[in-house]
Amino acid sequence: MTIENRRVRVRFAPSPTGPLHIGGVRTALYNYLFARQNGGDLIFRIEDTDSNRFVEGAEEYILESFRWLGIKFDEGVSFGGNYGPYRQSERRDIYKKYVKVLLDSGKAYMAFDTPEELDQKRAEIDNFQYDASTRMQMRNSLSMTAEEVQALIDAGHQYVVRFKVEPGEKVVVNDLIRGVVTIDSTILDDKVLYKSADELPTYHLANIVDDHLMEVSHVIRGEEWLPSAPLHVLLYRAFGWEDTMPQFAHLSLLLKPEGNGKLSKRDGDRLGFPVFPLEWHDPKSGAVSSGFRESDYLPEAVINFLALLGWNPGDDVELMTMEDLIAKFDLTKCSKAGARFDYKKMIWFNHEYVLKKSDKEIAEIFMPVVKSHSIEVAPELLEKIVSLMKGRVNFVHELWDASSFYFIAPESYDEKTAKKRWKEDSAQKMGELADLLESLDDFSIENQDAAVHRWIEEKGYGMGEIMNAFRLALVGEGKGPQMFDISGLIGKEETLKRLRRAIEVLG
RNA sequence: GGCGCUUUCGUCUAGUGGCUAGGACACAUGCCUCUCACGCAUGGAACACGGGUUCGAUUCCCGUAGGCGCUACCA
Repeated sequence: MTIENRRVRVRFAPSPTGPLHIGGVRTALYNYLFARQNGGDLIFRIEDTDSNRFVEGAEEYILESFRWLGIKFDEGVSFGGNYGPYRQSERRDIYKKYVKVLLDSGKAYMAFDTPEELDQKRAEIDNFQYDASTRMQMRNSLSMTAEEVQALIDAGHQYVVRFKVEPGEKVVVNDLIRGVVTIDSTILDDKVLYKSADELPTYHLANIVDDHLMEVSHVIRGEEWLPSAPLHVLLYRAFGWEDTMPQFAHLSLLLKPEGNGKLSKRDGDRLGFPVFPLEWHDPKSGAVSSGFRESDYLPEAVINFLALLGWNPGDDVELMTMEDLIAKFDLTKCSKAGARFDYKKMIWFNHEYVLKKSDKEIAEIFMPVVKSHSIEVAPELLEKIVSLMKGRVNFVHELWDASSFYFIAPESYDEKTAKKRWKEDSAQKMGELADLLESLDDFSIENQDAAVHRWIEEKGYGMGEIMNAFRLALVGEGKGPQMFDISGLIGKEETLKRLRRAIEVLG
């Protein structure tokens, strides 16, 4: 079976070491889009081969993040499948077997150097590297006799298994995004593949074995893996799996919005945006990191924004649903250079999705916010308010500040606005307006509008002076939608009450 | 330091051996208007630099500089 016609199978394989970084979310998204577009499978694998870095709750957090974002997996941890187990810590026996294959074929060897000995070597020799040029000076199964090695094992000494990299070889990685990348194997070190102490492999070995066994066809991952891709090619070759080796695609990284370096949690804290999908409570330190969900971002907006950060369909369309993205996604159109995290554009996307969603949907999200201010409101009324106000905000929670005057009468009047809009005769005119409105049996927006316009015309008043004073009385500030959209919704009784209080207070 | 990747408006990006180098965010101005927003319109704003190749390079090649990553018994 050639690589071109085999089933597309991709994976997202995080380490459960903490909250999912936004860059990881994008990597998962691209894998998802690619799998869907090609009718393939997306696998969720947990790479927990470093027991020291394991963090309680991280796995569930990651799963919950993808549920919120709408990224669905076909198999893997918590999803089932025929290639399990999908948690690497549960695959010890499998790795052991393949380590033995490498050992038996002379492609790998056992090394007994302790971490302290290695540190010492590094201190002694500048740029020390464990490779063909140094391995014979070290304590390993290549430099020692079989008897010496056996004696160490029998005495209970721990060891690691290192990959024996042959120097002087050109290793070629064919990357879907970057094209052909060639390196000289001489610069590679004899990577540790397995640790006897915890009977677990390192990333490199586990990754190759699992991708092979799980029949992964494409490895779409971050650029930080590009330097070790040649090592991975060598490993596939050592196992004799080169003919079914996955295609590689290394994604550019997400950078800070300003300054140098890759995006970090600190940037988010400093500039006021989250870098994690969900709020994260660190079990050890108790520190809380904000999440997109809790910060009121709509998942559709996060997905849309992220999809376009490092990829572009080549047309001018920016607002795309997941279905659109699946249809248009193209790995080869991913940009090669890192992308700065443009959080202002992400806010714009959120604004667009607030606009795009129906008033009913937004009202449902807004309702708990209203309730948290001890306000009871009929869903139908809230929907009307949302329809009048949602275009003015970027986030649903901002709707409260923008529209709280619908629920709560002003207690004070903005000084600047009062000075500008409340003239000496305003009290008298507002009195007339109140009387006029009181006389209306039909308090509909249309009827108020007609009656008030007629009155203004008859009296020769200015439209602005009346409406602005009216607004000050009802809202307490110089903002908000059309006046009758306010008075009509709060009703006749409340309108008159606010009008008369303003007359009393402002004089 | 070594190795690798990378470089179009402030930002995300489109694009081509010959174009007024396109779009979006942000910014500015104007319009709309009973206010504030939304919206709409308009505007300023880019091919890192130096060599080649070529009739012609932003585009192809080489170099320089900048940026990013890796360089663990972490992933």
